[in-house]
Amino acid sequence: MGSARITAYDVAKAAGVSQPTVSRVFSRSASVDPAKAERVRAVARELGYIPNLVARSLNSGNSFRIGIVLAYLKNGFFGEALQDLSKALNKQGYSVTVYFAGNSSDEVDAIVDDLLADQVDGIVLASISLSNALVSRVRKSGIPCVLFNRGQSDPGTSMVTASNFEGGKQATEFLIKAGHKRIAHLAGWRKALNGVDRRDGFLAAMESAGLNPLACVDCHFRRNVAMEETRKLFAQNEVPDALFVANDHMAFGVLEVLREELGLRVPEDVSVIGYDDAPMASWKTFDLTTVRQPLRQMIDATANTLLNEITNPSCAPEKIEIPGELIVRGSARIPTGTARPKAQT
Amino acid sequence: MGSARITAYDVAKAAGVSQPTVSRVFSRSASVDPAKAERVRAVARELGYIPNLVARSLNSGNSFRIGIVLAYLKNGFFGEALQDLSKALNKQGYSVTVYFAGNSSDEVDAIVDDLLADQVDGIVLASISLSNALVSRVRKSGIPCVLFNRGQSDPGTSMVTASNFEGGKQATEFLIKAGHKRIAHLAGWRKALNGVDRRDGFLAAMESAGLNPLACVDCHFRRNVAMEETRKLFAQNEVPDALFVANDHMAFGVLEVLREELGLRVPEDVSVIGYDDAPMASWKTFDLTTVRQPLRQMIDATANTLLNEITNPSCAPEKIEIPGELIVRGSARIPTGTARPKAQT
DNA sequence: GTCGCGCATGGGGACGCTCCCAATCCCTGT
DNA sequence: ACAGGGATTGGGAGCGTCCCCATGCGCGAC
Repeated sequence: MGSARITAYDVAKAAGVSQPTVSRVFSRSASVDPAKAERVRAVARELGYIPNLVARSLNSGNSFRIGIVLAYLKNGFFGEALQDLSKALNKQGYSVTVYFAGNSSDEVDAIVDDLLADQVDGIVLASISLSNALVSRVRKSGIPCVLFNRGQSDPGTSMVTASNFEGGKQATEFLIKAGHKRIAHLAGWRKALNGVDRRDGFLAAMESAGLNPLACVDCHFRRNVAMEETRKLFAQNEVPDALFVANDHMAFGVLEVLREELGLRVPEDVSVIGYDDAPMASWKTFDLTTVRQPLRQMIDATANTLLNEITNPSCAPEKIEIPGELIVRGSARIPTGTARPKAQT
Repeated sequence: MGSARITAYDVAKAAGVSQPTVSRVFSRSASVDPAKAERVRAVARELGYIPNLVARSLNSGNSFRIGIVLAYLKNGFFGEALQDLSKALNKQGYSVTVYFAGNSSDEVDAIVDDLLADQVDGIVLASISLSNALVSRVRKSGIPCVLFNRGQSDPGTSMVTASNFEGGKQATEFLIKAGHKRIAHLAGWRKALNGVDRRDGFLAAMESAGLNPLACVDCHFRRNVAMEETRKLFAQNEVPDALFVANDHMAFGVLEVLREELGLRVPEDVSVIGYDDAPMASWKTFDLTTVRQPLRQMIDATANTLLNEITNPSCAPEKIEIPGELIVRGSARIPTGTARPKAQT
């Protein structure tokens, strides 16, 4: 019942005005006599009229929809990011459609086709593991696009990341200041710029302290791989006394191996520092010292950059780095002289 | 550059056919001479033509978009659900747009307006905490809608849930069989049917075993509330020896309080059972015995039900319950005679 | 050989809206 | 009182696609 949608024409008829006038009332594109506008609005409310965004899109060329391409949502970090991004963009009148990309090149092509068919006004590429092929195909499409938390050395595309190099350096310096000498890094993924930057920050800090990394292994940002590498590290002659792990998700697994399997105490036997400040990091179970990714600011920067590119297509791509912050909790030994801040949530 | 999108008309001109013929080739709506169709496809590929879904929507009245309304994505369970649902619907040619609802009634109205404006073909209401006002407003809109994992006693709306009553009963019986007598339930939310059903399953199992619940408190599905209630329970004279917690997210918090704050051993001092089988439940850190929500099947049922309602608007609403399964791990004492299965992941 | 049936095709008209433009109206200044 | 100008309004033409319908063509059957 009532399946017949009310159109602007119906409202116009009922309000005794022309259809374009109704359109003007709802799109504020031009001036309308205030009294008449109010009458139109009243009639529209009564009839339950809501402008049809599809028709508006077709006509105006703007769909007011943003596509966000993800690979996984299990990480938690991306779930939160999606939620915040959606809210930020909704506030500007855009809705967010999700696209999940696998890694096969067929899928990549299909996703770009979907994005084009859906006429999205802008694209956020949000998962680290998205293939580079996707980035270049998206770019070729000419649709404004921002890489979120997913660096790539493509100079033509805007991107927003945390200051990963600085963050890695900061975490490592914290470990060094606490007196650790045998420090290892469980790295992210050598093909993802944010993993690489964190690693480089680690290496730089080690070098300027005159220390040799005990190890520095690629873990693909995968929990299971990080756990396995941890086992290997502690099966060797010289075992680490501190680990810098490239994200929290892996760090949780590392903590599990250290405590449950190897019976080590954290931080007495081994210090652990993660990266992200995922919600779980503050749980007492983990109490993980970590580098916070300032999600809210990254989201805001992403939304602003994207909207800016949409509004102003000729503007140059931006590379934005948002500085992080070391959140000191209980999983890493605290350098003497550093006041441990009160519990940070 | 190249910002001028290719249209069916361009393809038609280049291929020497009429525009409707191009349309027919891409919508397979009617027969086209195979040779000609192939030529059209070749030209289209060369020109980079992709049918404009917006125009198709306007014309056909179907947007081929589904709206999914969520409250939170931090839980993890919903993130996974969103991902699976999106993939399932994409396979049928639908894309998924997300809408985040707060609880204020203004927001609810705004979301329904957005859904209507966007002309979504169907709606999935996916978060437990969505207000009932939203459900009834969506229903009034006449757009096909399925409640996912979020029961409500609205007979007019389809819903897909786990067999929450059975699950609650099963978990409780497991505790009883293990010899527990002082069993408490940290319940979900009294306004959400799946929380209520789990609770009722708990109560039914207790009653038929002739036991009185030590406690049964509403925790709103919130981790912090569950933690606080746990502290209160163990501050009393008679303390529980087993807890059935209405979801895993809360159970993780409960475990934390028991181990870290109260210094209790699990399951030696207290058994804990959760609900959901969230990915983290299998981590050795938690090793949580829990009732699995068969996500994949629930998603499939949701997608099928929704698509069925879209295709066939007059069909009766369906209430689908997917049976769960108790996943036995280490957080609850195991009844003698029950072989503990090998580690389940 | 002619008639007829059926598939393939193009023309024209929506879908609901926005934009451009011309027409109208009222108000002000002289 | 009249001309001029600004604000307001309606008409009409699309936006890119799919659907209805009429036409045309080929082939089989009588």
